[in-house]
Amino acid sequence: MLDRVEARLLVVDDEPNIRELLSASLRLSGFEVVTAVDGREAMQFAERIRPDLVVLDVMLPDMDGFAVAGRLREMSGQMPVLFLTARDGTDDKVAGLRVADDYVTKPFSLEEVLARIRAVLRRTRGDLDLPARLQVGDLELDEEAHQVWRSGVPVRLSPTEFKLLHYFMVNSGRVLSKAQILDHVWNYDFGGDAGVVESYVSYLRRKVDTAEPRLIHTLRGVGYVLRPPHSD
Amino acid sequence: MLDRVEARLLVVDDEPNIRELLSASLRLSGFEVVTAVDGREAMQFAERIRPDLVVLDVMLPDMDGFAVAGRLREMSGQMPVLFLTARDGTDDKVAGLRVADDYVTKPFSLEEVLARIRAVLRRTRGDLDLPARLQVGDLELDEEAHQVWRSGVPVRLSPTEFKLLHYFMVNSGRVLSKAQILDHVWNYDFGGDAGVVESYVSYLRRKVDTAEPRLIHTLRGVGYVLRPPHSD
DNA sequence: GGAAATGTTCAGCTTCGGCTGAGCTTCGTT
DNA sequence: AACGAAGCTCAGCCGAAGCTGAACATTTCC
Repeated sequence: MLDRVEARLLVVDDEPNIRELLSASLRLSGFEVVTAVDGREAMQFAERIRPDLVVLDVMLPDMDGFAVAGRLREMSGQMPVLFLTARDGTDDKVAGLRVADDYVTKPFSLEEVLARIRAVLRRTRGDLDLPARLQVGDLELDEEAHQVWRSGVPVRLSPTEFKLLHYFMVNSGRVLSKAQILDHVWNYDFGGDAGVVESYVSYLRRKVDTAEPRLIHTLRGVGYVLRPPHSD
Repeated sequence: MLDRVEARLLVVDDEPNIRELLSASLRLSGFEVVTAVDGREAMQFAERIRPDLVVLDVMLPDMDGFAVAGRLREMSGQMPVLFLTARDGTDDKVAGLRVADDYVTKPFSLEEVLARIRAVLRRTRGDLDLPARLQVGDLELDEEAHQVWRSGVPVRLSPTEFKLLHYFMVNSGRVLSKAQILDHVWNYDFGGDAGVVESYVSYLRRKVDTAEPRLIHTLRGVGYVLRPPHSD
């Protein structure tokens, strides 16, 4: 996951915090990232670096995100775009963009953004390096179908449970601290403490990790790991 | 580990004790270190020396560590940052920055800081001089998985045992005094005496060094060494 | 608008790791 | 061989970390 450049991304947002948050964590996930603060810069950089995908805030100081998307597409046939929008659905333009590509509402969780980016790249590049189906031990997770099996038996998970398990599976074999989990799986504006992670790990265990050998391990004082059965 | 400049670091903290502690021990570990006391100086020096990584206290007298990080990145595309933060998670700014790169909470142990610095450099430079998996004799330690094997058999270690073994392995073949071990493996505010080191060496031996040939040796009146089997 | 599902907090309980101190062993010196 | 210093190990205490059930809040979906 980390050692390879998965794709080149252009991140466009005028809020520095969001820009930093996205660019840093996308880099950590192996993407090459360039950032722009407004539409003008976005066009400039896009021309220069020819990104595989653009992450684009709908509200920009100088021009409308849709206008930017339009001009990006004029420039290069079909440039995939992932829009970032405010949560309140009052904006009627949002209806239109539902169709266009894909979008994520603010405040988002990093897991959400990463999942969408991978989905878009999978579609537009037929990229099989980014498999839609994850497997660890006898646990299987299908991103597109949004479904999980343990030993072939389907398991019903709530959205948060699903995101948490997904995060575990993408990082299987790697220790994840509660803070790290909180930062990736929960929305970036979540104010609560890490206790909620404990709760959800508990739920997850109950639903997918009741049988031996156990896959989710607690490392006291460190965090959690999802470990495939043979390697422990 | 010692004979080569691993990387150039900029350490930014207004507390002289922390600054000295870090810069001295980072130099001993082979890094080239420049220090700054506030954000203004940090920007100045960063421009001049182009560090490979910045160790940055979140609370600075003149500006927010976050702001400094932002301006550092503006200056040089992607400048990796390791944040130092206070333990209490009540600071709401922390929520955002946790994600950004990596962070260590005060009071830290030097082992912790060094491990994080190496991890960040490994990621950002694809640096394979700094392997994630250590090996001495038939002892293996995986930092990411936070796991240890002896002769291929997994061993469960507590966090402190793990840090101690890690310190031994990074310094294998080198004699380490109890004071040195205390300074590196325990938090800098630890008040206790060196007896605790004896205890933990004892625990470690029981868990990973029961079989011949023994790897952990006592040098009476001097300290301990982890020595690979052939070279003694 | 109401029911069901999901998300979050909290408190009681359990488990585990960190540390200490005491008693014992080993080592080196005379 | 005898002594003291250094090191080893163990039992036990304490507090921190983690688990889970239940209460409460919020959202979603009919």
